[in-house]
Amino acid sequence: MSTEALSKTYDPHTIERTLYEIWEAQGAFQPAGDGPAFCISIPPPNVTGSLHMGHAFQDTIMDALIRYHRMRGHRTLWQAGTDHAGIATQMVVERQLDQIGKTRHDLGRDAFIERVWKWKQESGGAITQQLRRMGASLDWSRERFTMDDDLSLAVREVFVQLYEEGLIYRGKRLVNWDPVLHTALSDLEVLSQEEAGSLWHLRYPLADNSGYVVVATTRPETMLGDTAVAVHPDDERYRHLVGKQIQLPLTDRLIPIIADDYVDPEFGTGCLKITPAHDFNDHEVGLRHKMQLINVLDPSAAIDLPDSPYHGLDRYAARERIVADLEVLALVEQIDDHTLMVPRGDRSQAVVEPYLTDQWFVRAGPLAEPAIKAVEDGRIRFVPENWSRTYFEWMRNIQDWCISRQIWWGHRIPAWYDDDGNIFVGRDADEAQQKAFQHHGKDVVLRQDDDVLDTWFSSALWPFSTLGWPKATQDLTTFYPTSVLVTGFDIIFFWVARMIMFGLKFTDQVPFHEVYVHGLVRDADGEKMSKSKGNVLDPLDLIDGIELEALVEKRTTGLMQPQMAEQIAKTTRRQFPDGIPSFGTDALRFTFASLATQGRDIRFDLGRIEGFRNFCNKLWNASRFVMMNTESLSGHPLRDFETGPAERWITSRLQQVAGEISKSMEVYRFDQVVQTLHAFTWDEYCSWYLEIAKIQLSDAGFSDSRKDGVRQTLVNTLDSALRLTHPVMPFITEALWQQLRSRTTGEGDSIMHQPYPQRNEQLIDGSAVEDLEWVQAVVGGIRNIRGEMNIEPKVSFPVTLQGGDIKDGERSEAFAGLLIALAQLDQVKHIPENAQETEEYATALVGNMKVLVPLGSIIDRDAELNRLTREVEKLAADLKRCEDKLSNPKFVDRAPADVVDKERGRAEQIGRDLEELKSRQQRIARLN
RNA sequence: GGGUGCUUAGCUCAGUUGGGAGAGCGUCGCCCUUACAAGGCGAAGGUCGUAGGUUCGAACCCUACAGCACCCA
Repeated sequence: MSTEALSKTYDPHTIERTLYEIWEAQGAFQPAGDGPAFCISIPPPNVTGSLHMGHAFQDTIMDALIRYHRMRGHRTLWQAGTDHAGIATQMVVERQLDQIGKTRHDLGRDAFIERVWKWKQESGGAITQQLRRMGASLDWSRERFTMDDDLSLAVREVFVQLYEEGLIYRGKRLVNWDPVLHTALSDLEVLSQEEAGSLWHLRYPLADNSGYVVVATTRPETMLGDTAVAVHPDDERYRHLVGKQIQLPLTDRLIPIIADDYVDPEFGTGCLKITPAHDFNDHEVGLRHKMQLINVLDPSAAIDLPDSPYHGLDRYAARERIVADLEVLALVEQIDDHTLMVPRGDRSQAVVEPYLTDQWFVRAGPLAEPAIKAVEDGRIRFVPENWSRTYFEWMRNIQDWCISRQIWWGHRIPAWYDDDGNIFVGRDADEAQQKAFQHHGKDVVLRQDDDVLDTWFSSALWPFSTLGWPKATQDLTTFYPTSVLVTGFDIIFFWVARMIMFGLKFTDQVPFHEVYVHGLVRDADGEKMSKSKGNVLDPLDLIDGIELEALVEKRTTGLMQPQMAEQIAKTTRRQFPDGIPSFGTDALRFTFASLATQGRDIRFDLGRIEGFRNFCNKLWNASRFVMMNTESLSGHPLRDFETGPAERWITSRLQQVAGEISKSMEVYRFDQVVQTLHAFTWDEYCSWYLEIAKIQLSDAGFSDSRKDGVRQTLVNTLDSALRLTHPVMPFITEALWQQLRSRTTGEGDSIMHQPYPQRNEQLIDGSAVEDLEWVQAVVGGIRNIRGEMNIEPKVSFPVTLQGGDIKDGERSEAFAGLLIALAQLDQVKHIPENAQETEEYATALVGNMKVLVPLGSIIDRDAELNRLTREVEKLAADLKRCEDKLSNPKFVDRAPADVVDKERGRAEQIGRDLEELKSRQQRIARLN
């Protein structure tokens, strides 16, 4: 391709889409080569979901790792797939049915499930398309879905084995019940948040008519199921009442007053009504005191007491009636405002009820033990390490896991019942039938359990089920255990812990060696992004840009609370007065990488992404410059070429940078990777080497072969920088590399499979590095004077370099041309330390050498005096700190010798500089 | 109530065996210099939450306190 192919300004859209299609069509994402395996399983996104900032962030990290290892020559697999999201998906399809006035019951189970599959086929792939827009190099040819046949087989296998070992059981237990969705939920699917409520103080009359006790409750309607009143055993106020009976109001039951130290005497009145069937803590108390469980609610959380006047009333209507009736009886002593933790289902948002039902559970204790050990002994490592404490905390207090859900979409529980209620668990109906035959000695009619399994049950098998387990596949041998799991801390319990438990149980191996835990993406104000707050950012809007009106529209439609719309619109207009400009995928990814620090909150600020979009533009234009100036190398790249100090310097720096980046990559410090890349590319390659190259290429004194060396160095350094950057910014680096490749000696079609630059010690030339640092220091000193004096860039002046050591003299001569061009001088000369000065100068110091700019007519004496005074003050303060240290005998005696030496050296240098600047200061002061 | 973190420049954040406080963005000054004004050059800006302690030496280790966040009950 010709140079004209690079437009003047970087435009991400013209490059991104086509490149991804080419990569995918080439099969570039499939594992290749015979290097060591590197594998990541994608945390399967919800099939109903669309890409949000958390995904985009996480996928950037995984893709950077994957691309890095692929370029390192590893046999690299990023396993693709989605999960079936039982409740969420069922809700999506039920909502569709609702629009045509139907329910899933109208269709029946089989037709409904068929409809879900149809929906999945048509709309379920949205997020996988969005992942492609992110540049994610997932191996789509191995895409899996948790409801696939082979993954379902794995689920049944696990269920049967656990059941046979007694690690899965069925029992009537108090569970979190969603009264809207009519299903049990696991603890983790229930989110408790503070809400405003009331604390009712109710009088419970003693049965002997000797008075009453006052109980405080947040849920008066559950009183119908009360089976006791509890007080703390040490509570003097009530001790005499323990053992007495209470006439429970509105019922004809007598309940006892008991003592239990669960009661907090400080809370409310210190008297607690106990409702064992409708509260987890009360349930415990009930068990301790062997109480009866009285269920007063039906599955929709309406009162279910056929003989009661409240029968059929919803829980909240019942609450009002009951309180009203108690008031009539003068049994309500007071009602206080009270904030309480209200548990809601994470899908339906309905207030969840503790409810007694038959459910399936995983006995977690025995599984947790080896899972704890695997982290303790380092077979699995958390990064940052601290998260292991969260993991341990949860695992050591682990509760049995309720895995049955009363919905239709999901893996149906492989358990069958006969008419006597016997349970037969098998991998399929035949196996269950056989077991029933063995039990009964004849064929009997069996009915499969109606429930399905928690989606997380199948997700827990993900790292090995996607690779073929329970079959002993080649993939399993090659890629399992996987290398690293990349995930947010919010699902350590949901997912990470369970994968470790199941992985160890069924493969005898850890599912992954490392767990990289990243933070949660928040908005610029640090608020969690949520649809209801209207502060979500769509990664694709950052990539493509979006008009303000469209953004407002997007944020305010489909709100759970429509009254929020106005406020959301207002904030959006304030935060994004011009909408969101298009930044492109690469800038977004670079931004995410820069935010991947060890913290747990990540604030997404538009300023960051804009800065990195500019960086893309910088890289783009630097490449344009290189292309324009290296036409002669096209098709004829040089293997051997002549170099000068500048070439050897930038080459040395590249080695050092490659080393730093690899180091950062290995410890998941993507912020450092990005920082290093940014600084090298912009500050060293663009700001210094490119400028030096310009000078050298237009220098008549440079031989053609030296100029070719400069050109090849421009190309090679850019080539390496692109390769170093590729894991984070795949598109722009590929596009530019394609332009550059005819000028490089590399082979291959795509930057994706180029070797990742490794630090090469042989290419580090220490003296060239020192030379160029010297040039930078001298130019810096002159530019500082120029800037502080407000001298126009066009105005040139002569500079005198004085004194220093032999090297300073040599460098002054060797780099005079560079100094003149870089600092816009008309001449530069070096004079000995003792040479007589004929005029006054503005001064900068480089080591022991003086950089002298004649005051002449261009320099403002007062300004120079001010500048020197500031400098002198700073140095004097530094010197004082140094000398204080050195005059402290304890420091000199006890600090390590090298630290003391270093400090002495510093003191000497600062002292010399200070002397020099002071004398300059005095001389200039005398001029006025 | 139990647990885990956080507090460093105006903003967002780095700071890895305790030894001269950094980056990006923003701000200020000068410049449309043929790679890039999405740019170039230069500069300013910090009692490292507070108070103690350990140490020759603390942003870093210890203790207490204040404020903030999250998780669990």
